[in-house]
Amino acid sequence: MSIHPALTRPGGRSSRVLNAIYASVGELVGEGADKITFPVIAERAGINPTTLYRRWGDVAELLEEVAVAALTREGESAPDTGSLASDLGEWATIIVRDITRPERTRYLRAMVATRSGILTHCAVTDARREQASEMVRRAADRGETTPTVQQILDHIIAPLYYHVVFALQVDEDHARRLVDDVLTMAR
Amino acid sequence: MSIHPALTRPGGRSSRVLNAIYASVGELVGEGADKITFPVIAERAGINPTTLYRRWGDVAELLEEVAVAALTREGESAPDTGSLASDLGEWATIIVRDITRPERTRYLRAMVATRSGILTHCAVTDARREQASEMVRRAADRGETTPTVQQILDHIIAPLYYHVVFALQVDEDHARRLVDDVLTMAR
DNA sequence: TGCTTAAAGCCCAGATAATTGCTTTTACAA
DNA sequence: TTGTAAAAGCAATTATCTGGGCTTTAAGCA
Repeated sequence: MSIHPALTRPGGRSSRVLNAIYASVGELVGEGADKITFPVIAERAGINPTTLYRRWGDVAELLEEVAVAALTREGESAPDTGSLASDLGEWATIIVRDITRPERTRYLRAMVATRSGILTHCAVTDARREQASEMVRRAADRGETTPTVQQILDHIIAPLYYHVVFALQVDEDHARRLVDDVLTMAR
Repeated sequence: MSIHPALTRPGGRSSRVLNAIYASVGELVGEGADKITFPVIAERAGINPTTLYRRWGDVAELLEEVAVAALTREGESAPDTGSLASDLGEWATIIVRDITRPERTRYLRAMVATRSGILTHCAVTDARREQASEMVRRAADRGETTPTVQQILDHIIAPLYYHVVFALQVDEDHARRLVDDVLTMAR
């Protein structure tokens, strides 16, 4: 399966090249390279820089494309432990572990830096909103009193991402405290 | 008054040049220029690029310095209206108005993008923490039940900044809702 | 007033990035 | 098969960045 957008001619070489490009960018971002330019990417991917200049006008565009691919993998479903409290606790922990990984942090920041990244941001945050709704729906079905989805996003997701992006302290204890705070609101 | 860091020889030319540089960067960031390089900055500031290469090794460093100067102006004190509820409401409104201004948003994003920006981030967030403590202290003196400073930061500041940085919807209604949520926690 | 010296300017060369016209490859379909 | 056109490669050119050596300016001080 290919992660990248539809091509008019998706098979063979184009696909191979595109995968090499994505991988190359991924590596560079992962290792925190400070000079991410088309020539550098091209060399590592073993392809010609011209290809990059033609397909994407600007490094930022490519970067964003790769970031969105990396940050919006499918298949992440919300925990289902039987109570909203522990669902949220587990969920928050997973998220903390995910976004504090250095390359994730870099992707997040790179994404923020690109000015055109509105679509990207939506893609990323929508996934979280889905998961939150899922958990809230299940809790409501069980008859639990729940906070709103918006409250969960505002008071768990936002602080976590905020801390990561602004290089502040985040850990699982903090995540748990956020969950407690949100649950307080539901009562 | 100069906003920039101490120089061994603060008067006259150096100062003039530095102000020109800061102004130049400010303009470029403000108008959303996509190519912010030393030569570009230098030309607009009417100075020599060499100066920039010598004083700052990297555009990111200069950008960060300007961002921190722009984002941490002194003299912003917390509202004092007589109750924590309205203090927070007013405070949140002020912050929303501030950070949704296009050039502010760009500064925030630029700051995030620089990898070395940890000091910057602290400077910015510390100011908010100060203000929050101030309001909480006054409320406590009046005998009000208050949320913790950390809760205020996590549940008002973080969501607001998060929304701005990730290009999500923010408005004063939203800010008010966040304040309500935080006050709920105090009870 | 002149001296001293940090800081800015100037010139310039080497390196790297961005562009462009043309050629070659090759996936897809008739 | 074979035709065809999209996509990648190549090579040559241009633009731009980067930074060093040296000169000039001017702030602060004796």
